Amino acid sequence: MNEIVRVRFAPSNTGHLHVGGARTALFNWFFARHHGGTAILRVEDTDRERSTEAYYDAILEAFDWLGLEWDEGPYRQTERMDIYTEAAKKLLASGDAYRCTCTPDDVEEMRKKARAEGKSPKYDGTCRGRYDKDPDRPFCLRLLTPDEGETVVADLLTGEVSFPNEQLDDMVIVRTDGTPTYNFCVAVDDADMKITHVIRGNDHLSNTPKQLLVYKALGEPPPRFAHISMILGTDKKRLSKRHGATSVLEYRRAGFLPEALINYLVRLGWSLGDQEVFTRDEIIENFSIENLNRSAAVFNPEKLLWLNQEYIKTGDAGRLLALLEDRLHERGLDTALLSREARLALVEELRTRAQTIEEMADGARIFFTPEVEYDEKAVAKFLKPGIAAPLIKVRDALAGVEPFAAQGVKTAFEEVLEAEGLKMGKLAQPVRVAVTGGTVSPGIYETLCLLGKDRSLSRLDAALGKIGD
RNA sequence: GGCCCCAUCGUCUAGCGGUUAGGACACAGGCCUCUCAAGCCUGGAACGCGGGUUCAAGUCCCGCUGGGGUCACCA
Repeated sequence: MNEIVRVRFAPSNTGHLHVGGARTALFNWFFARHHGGTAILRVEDTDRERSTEAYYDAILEAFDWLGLEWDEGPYRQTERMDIYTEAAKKLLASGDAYRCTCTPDDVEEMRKKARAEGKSPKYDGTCRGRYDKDPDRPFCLRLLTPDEGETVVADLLTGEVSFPNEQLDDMVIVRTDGTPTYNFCVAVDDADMKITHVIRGNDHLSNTPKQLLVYKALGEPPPRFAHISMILGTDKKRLSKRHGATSVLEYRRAGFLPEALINYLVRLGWSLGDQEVFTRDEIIENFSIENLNRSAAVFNPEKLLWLNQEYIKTGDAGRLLALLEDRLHERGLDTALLSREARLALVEELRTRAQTIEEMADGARIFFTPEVEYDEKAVAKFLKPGIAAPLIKVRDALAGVEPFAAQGVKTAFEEVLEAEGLKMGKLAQPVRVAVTGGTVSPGIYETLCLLGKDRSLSRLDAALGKIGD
């Protein structure tokens, strides 16, 4: 590619950054990085009713978390009104746009009528050529659109798609209140920003001919387009809230790692042979529009979970610990109860047992509580009177272990097992319930060592007390 | 409904005229084992249908069916 690639991602701040939007942003960003081009963020905030500053901030925060840096922007359309006004004036002067004094109600009537006659509902062109007939009446600006012929979109993914102009309206480009409309702003902005490739969702394909007409009227060369497939829910319906978490920030909250989300989203619709796990650099190196799939993809939370654990299993322990500690602190737990060395060791134990950082926090909990909280069902099943004697022996053997490390703990267990003629399975589980309160934890030696001698012994004593009851 | 897009295991996908149709998630069974995981092994599971083109079609063409998108003075 000879030209310098310039792409943009253009969300509207009427909601959180959706995973579908994030995926589109990712494709744009990786495309730019692959070609050494420029990635631009442009927020389309012209909907005064629904846009909010809170969503604007949340979108930036989501990108910040994902680690996507934009080379230009964020631009905001509300700060670029002069540019649209200028472009509109130009089109009015050239005759490509005209004043329309029909009211929305009038237009609604036309559409109804056309529909009744079995024709496609559209504005009937009443005000075409009526320049300034009624200067006092409020007006909007419409784009003069050919009635015949066709407008073809040369799409990098889909190929040439042609739309009969007869299907197209003389669309409003400036509202009666003077504000420019979406399809107009997009084309003006993309032209003004010298965008070379527009990579966006398939739902915009039918907007493209309208925008192409604006380019033509403006006398600007259009960019190239690539309309990517959309993300669907399990029921094959467009992914929405009722399918579960849809915003990027929700995934952060749920304990996902940004690189896992990125990997999953990029792999959804893009592939490189049989490879499933990619580093950011590998994606940058290999990304291409040609390898994008044209069909819609169903969002599969389970595969995302699997990928997240893949990253948890191989991630830097210090980083994972920091993430884990934030969550433990949120739960009001004191992480200083364990040395940093022990906390790091805990991460090693938990990384193969958790699919999210949140799950890791669940597993870590018992190591940071001052007292054991017993699961009564587990107690009833494993802490029966008959186990009291072996448990006391374990307690006493453990009391003599110094240093309190895996090897010594193991030896202590083996002695008790031998003396009592017990199998490991008969002893480990009661001990586990005694010191953790439940039936699930890392290996029993590791669990005891992590807990430390003092808490292990006191918890064993507490459990023995329960058997006594 | 008009216009437009799409179509390989349940899901994500590889395949770019000749393959025992491959991988991944999930699922099932097994191994390992102090619980839960992780790991390892094994298994079931797909070319939507009908016509063409061709010596040969999952791959190319047409139709059907199915799914999705879009038809605003929202973005």
